[in-house]
Amino acid sequence: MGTKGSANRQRIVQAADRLFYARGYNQTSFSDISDETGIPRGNFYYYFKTKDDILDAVVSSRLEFFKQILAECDQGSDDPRARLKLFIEAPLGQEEQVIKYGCPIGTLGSELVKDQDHEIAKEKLTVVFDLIKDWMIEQFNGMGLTNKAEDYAIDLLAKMQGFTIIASVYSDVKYLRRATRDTKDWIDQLPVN
Amino acid sequence: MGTKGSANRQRIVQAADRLFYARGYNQTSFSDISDETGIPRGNFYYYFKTKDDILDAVVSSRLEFFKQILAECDQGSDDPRARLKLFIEAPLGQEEQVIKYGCPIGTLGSELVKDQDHEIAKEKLTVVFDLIKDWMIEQFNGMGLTNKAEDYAIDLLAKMQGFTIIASVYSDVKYLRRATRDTKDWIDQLPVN
DNA sequence: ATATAAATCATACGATTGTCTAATAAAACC
DNA sequence: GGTTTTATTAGACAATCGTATGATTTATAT
Repeated sequence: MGTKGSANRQRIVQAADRLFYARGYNQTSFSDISDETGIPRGNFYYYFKTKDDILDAVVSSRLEFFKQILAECDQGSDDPRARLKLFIEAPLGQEEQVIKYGCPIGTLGSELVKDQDHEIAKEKLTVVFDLIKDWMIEQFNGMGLTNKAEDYAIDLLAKMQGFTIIASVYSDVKYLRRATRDTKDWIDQLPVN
Repeated sequence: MGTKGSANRQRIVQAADRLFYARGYNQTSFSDISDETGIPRGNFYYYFKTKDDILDAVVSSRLEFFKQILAECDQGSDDPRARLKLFIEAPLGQEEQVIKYGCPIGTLGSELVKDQDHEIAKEKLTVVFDLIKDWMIEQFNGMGLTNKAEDYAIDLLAKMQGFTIIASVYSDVKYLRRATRDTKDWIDQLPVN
């Protein structure tokens, strides 16, 4: 059947990705995906045995998405400090979506921790977090903050999750921008060691 | 019918509160609440016309819960700095639950922003956030940081949301404790003005 | 062109969802 | 004690859920 499959498989994953983000995993039905793609529900089970499998594919898709963002940050500058700041302002590129639906991995994480099933997808989600965290650690290491790099990385992760939630709950774009700026300032004010 | 109603009404709200927290609003059915309380589903509609009404009651219940926590912080000390630190370490009192299910208002917020309906409950949720934020502003004002009190308050709110999410996604109690300590340190290091 | 495999489709299953109604039990009142 | 609210219950409603199957179409290979 070919793991990558036909164009239909991609379209299903793309639509599911968008719908899971906009409505949440549990609030998205096969019919929703069918409506959005025009692909009849019966065809889904040719590519995915279960809804969990679609979730898995979506998480993989988001992993690739963040890999790409990180690659762009790497290409944007050689300075680790500048790279971190590029990543911090990445949400501003999706401003409207972030305000409406929050962080694509943070909100999915909040949803999945509440489910006793989906263990596979849950683990995969932490892979996405780890991808970002490890990349951040690299940058902090590059700044010479070797012994505190991991703590700084997880703190930055938490910072971004925090201001994203607040911005979306309050639908406050101005706050999102201010918090982005403040977080970048925090990077600048870190010691050079 | 009496808005506060009988003991049954309270038991419904309590069970719904716990279930909405542990499984999420959309993943909790009337049957679940019925199973947990022993109250037949048919009785629900005597107290609540719709599931949204139950959600409303639950949000109100959480509002009262946080009012009580804030009251305890007020009683715990006269120093605004100490009060803030008492609130910061409040999640540690629910450590296990926070790790498992995240923040009771943060995760509900993440869930509700994705829903085009539930507008009423969504607004009510920001009331809970505002309750905490305004209380924080009071404390920062008490510290003499009058012109930056609101910014500090919303930043603290975001900080706590952030480390709560990370702690629950990673199921990492140690990080929850470290982040709590760091956040308290941040309070201590603020200028006195 | 034929045989084989891959892909697509319409349709239906049982279970569960939130909602609602009609009948009953309990409580309150005069 | 009889009557009227208030409270409780069981059961059924249409709709939708994720899942599954069998038939049909399209593509591939010989």
